[in-house]
Amino acid sequence: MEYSISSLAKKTRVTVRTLRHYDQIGLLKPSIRMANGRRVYSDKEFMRLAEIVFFKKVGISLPKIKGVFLSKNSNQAAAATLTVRKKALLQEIKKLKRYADWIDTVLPQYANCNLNQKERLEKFSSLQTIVKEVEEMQIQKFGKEAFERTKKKIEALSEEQVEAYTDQSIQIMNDAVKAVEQELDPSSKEAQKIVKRYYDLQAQFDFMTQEIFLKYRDALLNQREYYAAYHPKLTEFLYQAFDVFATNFFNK
Amino acid sequence: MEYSISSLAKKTRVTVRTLRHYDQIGLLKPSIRMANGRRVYSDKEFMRLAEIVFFKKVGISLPKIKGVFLSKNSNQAAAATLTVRKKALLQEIKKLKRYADWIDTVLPQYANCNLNQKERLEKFSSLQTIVKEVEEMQIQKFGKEAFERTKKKIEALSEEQVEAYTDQSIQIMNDAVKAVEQELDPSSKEAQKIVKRYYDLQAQFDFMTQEIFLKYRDALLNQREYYAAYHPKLTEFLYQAFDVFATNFFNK
DNA sequence: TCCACGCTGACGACGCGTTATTGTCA
DNA sequence: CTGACAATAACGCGTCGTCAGCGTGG
Repeated sequence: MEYSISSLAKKTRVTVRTLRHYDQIGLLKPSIRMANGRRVYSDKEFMRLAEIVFFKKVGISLPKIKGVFLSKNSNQAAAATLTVRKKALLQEIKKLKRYADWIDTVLPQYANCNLNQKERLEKFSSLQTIVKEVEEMQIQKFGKEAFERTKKKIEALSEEQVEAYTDQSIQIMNDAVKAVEQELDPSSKEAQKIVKRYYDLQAQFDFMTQEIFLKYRDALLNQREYYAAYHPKLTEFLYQAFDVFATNFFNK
Repeated sequence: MEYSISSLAKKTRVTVRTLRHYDQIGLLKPSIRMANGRRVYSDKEFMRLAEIVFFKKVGISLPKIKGVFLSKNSNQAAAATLTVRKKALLQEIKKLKRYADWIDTVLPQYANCNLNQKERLEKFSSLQTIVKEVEEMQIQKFGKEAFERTKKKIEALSEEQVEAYTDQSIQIMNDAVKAVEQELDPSSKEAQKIVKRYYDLQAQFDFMTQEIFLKYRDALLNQREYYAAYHPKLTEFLYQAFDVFATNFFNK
């Protein structure tokens, strides 16, 4: 069987332009070039193209596909490439799921929070002030050097680590919202466990003392409107839960 | 708080290059440009940038992000954009899952099938011959016109429809493999149901008669090596199952 | 003469990474 | 003076879509 460029294109549901591109990059050359320059493809190319289309569809790049076909044992190379790609796909799926969750969590802040630009900025600025204060407290307590070292460590975190951090923050937030909805007591074991998770997360990267933690507690009030977007009583709940935690955890 | 381009970059974990890019495309302008051309950012830009980074991370394009910030009620616009994006994400997740499944299904053909290039090509060519024969039979039975019409219909299928078709083929294949592994009888209800699904799938796009279906049955033998990659008895199983189906379904 | 199909070559889109070169501040 | 950081400017990547302009077979 012989195919013109357009008949092959139709059969495989790619565009003519694509076939010319594949010819250019040496991924799929026509079996014959007529004197007038026209490309003629045979069944062999059809078969190859079908494979190319599949590989591409599952997300393997053209250079890699080319590599597979050029390798000595192309069957084996194909199997290896597909296996690797499948693992990457599963990773990607996880990532996308996380992103979908993140969107869910962030949405109320846009949909239900009635702050305008200026108010947001003010909230943010005063939050920044608190952060500064915390940093100064840390420098006082632990020394400039130690502080700088941890700061550099934070900067050196990989993207995955930052994602993991973000993800945990969001999970904690979701669980806190659930807790309020269930009308749990802020001093209950479950509520305190949630705060503990938050504490652990922060303490990974941050010097933490009772004083500093109380600053974190105070910062909650500053963010009142944002938390209200999830539940009207969330701010109070968190404030009290943080308070109880500060007393129990640091004094034992 | 004021930031140089690099200090802002560090804080938000983007590159300096990126910030300059955002300035260029008007997505995030520094609050001040010094006389010597240096960019100075304030907390306002920091806040905005944090949002940009989040939006970008979940897959919203820079032009769209810009649009959100430019719109009158940007909170509402943000919520809407995020909602749309979340739906798209869920779609994408489904797609990636399908692709992972496809890879699983196709892998044995590369890993366990010992055909070399030439043999593959021969198999393929003879399969093409069978396809041609089927087409001729269809033209004879139903007329050239009807045949051409359905062919055009197939060409006009959308990408999603083609994906759905591929997906169903693969599901059927997987179920057939499972059936053989469970040593089901080819004439059993379960096995016949699988063949029926295959029949229905094909009959959606194809004229089907007993004769034609028997051609499909014969084609199985041609593909023996590929099926063997899944299970040594798969070819026989399918052949007999198709045979039983052809007798029962078309004669009633 | 016209139409369908083919050819080549070049620009655009996206989101930056990556030089190369030069200027400025500590 | 050096070294760190700033600036502008331009090319590259991957995968084609989309012209523009022209040839050729029927």
